Amino acid sequence: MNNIELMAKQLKAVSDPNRLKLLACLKKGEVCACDFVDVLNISQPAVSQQLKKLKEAGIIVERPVGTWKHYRLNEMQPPYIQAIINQLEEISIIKCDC
Amino acid sequence: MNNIELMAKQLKAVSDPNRLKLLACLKKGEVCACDFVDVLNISQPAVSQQLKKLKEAGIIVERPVGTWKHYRLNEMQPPYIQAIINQLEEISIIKCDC
DNA sequence: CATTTGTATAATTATTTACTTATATAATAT
DNA sequence: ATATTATATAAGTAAATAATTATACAAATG
Repeated sequence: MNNIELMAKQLKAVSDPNRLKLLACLKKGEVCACDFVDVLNISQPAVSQQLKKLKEAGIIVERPVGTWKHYRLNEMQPPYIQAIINQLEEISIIKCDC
Repeated sequence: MNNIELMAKQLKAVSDPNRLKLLACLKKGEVCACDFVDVLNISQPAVSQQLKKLKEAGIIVERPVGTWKHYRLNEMQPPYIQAIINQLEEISIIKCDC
């Protein structure tokens, strides 16, 4: 995959309202996967699939915590992805007890 | 359309290899539509449709020159779009005589 | 005015996308 | 071991995408 195709893939990963919202939730730090269902108002499998796309693009990182999966932004982002994250307004989430 | 949806729309406009190549061609300045067919190696209508998407997202600007259409980057871009443009390597095009 | 030339639109098609519901997997608790 | 709970995967579907070919439009030329 050349540079342009790689860029296109990463940009495709963030060119969706639900995935941008996931990133906006993660600006404050690590979030449990279960908390995203209420924010996006889509089914649990749909959330899981969207998180997978961000993860495969290298934009977010997963951390297993017992039965749960916690997600956070990758600390190193290409500048054009970082610029997108910077632009997003933080979304406050109601944390579950996990 | 809220902020996130607007962002998603603009990002979707640039999350395609052919459209990123169009932007890479425009980094040096205005280009005639006819020159893009050879660069992308797709049909003329396909080029026209891709240019339309970038134009509708406000990323490029069109200027009629007789029978021709010239395109250039919009001078004002949101920072996250500018960061993408900055990242692109310029593509040199063979200019037609229009 | 008719022809040529550059571009846009229409119609079609194959592929991708983003959900859904149903089911499987994995870790914890009983 | 069984049940519970969080997450992932599978299968299916509707909508969007990105190309194609055919056709229309618009400006310049003879």
